Amino acid sequence: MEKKPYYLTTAIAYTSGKPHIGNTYEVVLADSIARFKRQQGYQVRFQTGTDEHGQKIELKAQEAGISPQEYVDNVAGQIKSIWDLMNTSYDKFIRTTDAEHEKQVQKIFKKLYEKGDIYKGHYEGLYCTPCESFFTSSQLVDGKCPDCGRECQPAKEEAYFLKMSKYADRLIEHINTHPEFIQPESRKNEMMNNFLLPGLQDLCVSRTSFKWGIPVDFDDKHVVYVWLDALTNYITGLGFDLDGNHDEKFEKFWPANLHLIGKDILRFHTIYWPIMLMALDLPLPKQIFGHPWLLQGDGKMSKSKGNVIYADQLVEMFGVDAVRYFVLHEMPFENDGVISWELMVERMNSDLANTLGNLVNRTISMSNKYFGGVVNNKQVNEPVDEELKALTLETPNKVIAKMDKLRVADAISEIFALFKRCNKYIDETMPWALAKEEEKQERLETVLYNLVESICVGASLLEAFMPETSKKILEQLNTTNRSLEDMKEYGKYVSGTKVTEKPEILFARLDVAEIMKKVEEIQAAQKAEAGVGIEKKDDEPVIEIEAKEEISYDDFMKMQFQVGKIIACEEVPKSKKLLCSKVQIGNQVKQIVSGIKAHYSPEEMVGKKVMVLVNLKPAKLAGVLSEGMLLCAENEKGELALMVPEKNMPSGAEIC
RNA sequence: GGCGGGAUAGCUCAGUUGGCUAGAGCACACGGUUCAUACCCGUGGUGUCGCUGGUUCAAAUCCAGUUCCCGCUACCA
Repeated sequence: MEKKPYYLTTAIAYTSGKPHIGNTYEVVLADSIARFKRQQGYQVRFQTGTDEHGQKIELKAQEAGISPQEYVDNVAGQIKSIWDLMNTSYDKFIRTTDAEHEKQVQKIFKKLYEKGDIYKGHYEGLYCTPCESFFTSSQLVDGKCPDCGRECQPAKEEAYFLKMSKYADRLIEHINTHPEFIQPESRKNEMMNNFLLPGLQDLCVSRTSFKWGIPVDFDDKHVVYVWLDALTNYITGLGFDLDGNHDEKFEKFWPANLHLIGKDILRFHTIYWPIMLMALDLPLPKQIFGHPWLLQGDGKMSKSKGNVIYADQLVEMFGVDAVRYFVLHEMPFENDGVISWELMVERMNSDLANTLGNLVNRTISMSNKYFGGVVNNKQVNEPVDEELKALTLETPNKVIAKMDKLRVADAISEIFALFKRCNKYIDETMPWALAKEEEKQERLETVLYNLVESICVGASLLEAFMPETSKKILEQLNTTNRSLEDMKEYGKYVSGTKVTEKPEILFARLDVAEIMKKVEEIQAAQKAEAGVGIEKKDDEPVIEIEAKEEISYDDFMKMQFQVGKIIACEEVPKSKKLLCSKVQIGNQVKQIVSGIKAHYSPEEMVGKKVMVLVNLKPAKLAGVLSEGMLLCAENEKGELALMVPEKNMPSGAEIC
């Protein structure tokens, strides 16, 4: 019988730098699902890969003095080796710089253009001079400004757009009739209320401001901009061909059963991607799961704080399966999970070393001690056995039920509940007491058999989550992975099998203090690498911000800064963050809106002399005209401080 | 500002359609046990179930109001 196909993907990782544990989590989660589906008898295709285009990479490569291709080759290699280190069983690692992918993206772009779903427009949108406002074409009323009804002028960068509105109704219908499409379900409302119901804006799908991308083949000023390039990997990786000469993999595996992604890119996967597929007349994926994030206990990871956690460091300290266990087990279904070194040590000692490792160890030791390692089922049963047997039979079904709902953390907990029950069973039956009584030998053999049998089931179920550990346990018990089908009956472990003589310690207990010492070393090394000098005497945190492109002196001279005196200030109604100030600059007064309400009250603003960018193009914020910008410094908490002249300066004084 | 979610033991969280003295895991304490990686098993909570009202025989659970937190979104010049 032909196996049922199951196609799942992770998001493709952006090749701007080495991925930390938060990024690594996703592929481990996907792997556990892929492995479990294989165990369930599906023909699984599991795809992951890298997203390698864009301006950021162009800049990073420039900084490093190498070509973008060299840069992404390097990072993609790092990412792949981490995925391999984590023992992830992907079938395909796609790169958006793969020739076949690029070719198909160009064909798709062209086809959608010819079809009229992609049109040429302008990135900044349409400008209404009297209103001093930009609009996208979808916001216009009869091609005119929605505010004043006058003609709008196209301005700024030329770009191609994908028409969204054309397919919006179909998508709304699809989401409403397929409640499982967006997971977790709470995200469905966000997508509906924020984007679909208010009306979609067209998506910009090309750029002319950088070169590192897939060229639009009929208009070589443009490169294809991120989402059309990135999302299509899910079909190009299957050998999709626009002209219909698909690889058989495409015929077999599309539509995907599951796109596993971070919650931050849900919008692109649940709105833009389905619409692209509709435009291509392809069926939609069955389910999209936006998983939550794995966060560090002491705040956001940053290199300068030295608290970035990388998978390879964790693996070195704890081993691959322990790391897999941490990330899978700590991650709840809807809320963000927290990971800290202390917590990992706790899990390692409590769950892995004590509950699981010690169980296997004590069971094998007793078999060797009492029966030379031979495990026989003498069928001397007692009522006390029933609970263990029942749980052993139930656990596979419980795990399947949890996995069907993608509740991976809960599935693992079910398996560990079985191991805990085994430990309790040892206490109930007291094998060491039985060993002392001559006539209880067969009962003792039965007890040990039951233990081995239940451990076998647990270990086999563990394969999807901790593949190496699963294999190690089964090898020590001198058996192989039990199929889910064979778990329906108790007692499949072959009676008379001899287990290993010397059980290997699966997980060694760790000392928190020792681990923390190592962690401090790692963090210090990281800080040093990030250039946080030892000569820095105070403990002021260092802030990392994204480096911008070098500008010329001319660029700088275009900006006009002056000292302004705030003569009046009030809150902007209907806005959360905005204050509207009247600023006197020399002999003129400008109205400036700033997002600083959280940090300054209108009263304390009045009278301040501040630094103003005067010649910024006016724009409307929350419906209020703003004719410049007050400059502020911002720390990592997002707290703001206005820039004020260090000595008293008259309003209007030029800043240069 | 709009939409949505949350507030339960020291920590992380379960609590289904309102119903038995409000639960689990971890941590902590004590007891038991010794096959095992000083492990395992058992016992232990004066928790105002965010706050205030209401509906009800009965509310952590439903309703209204309120405070705080979080997510998405608009605006963050």
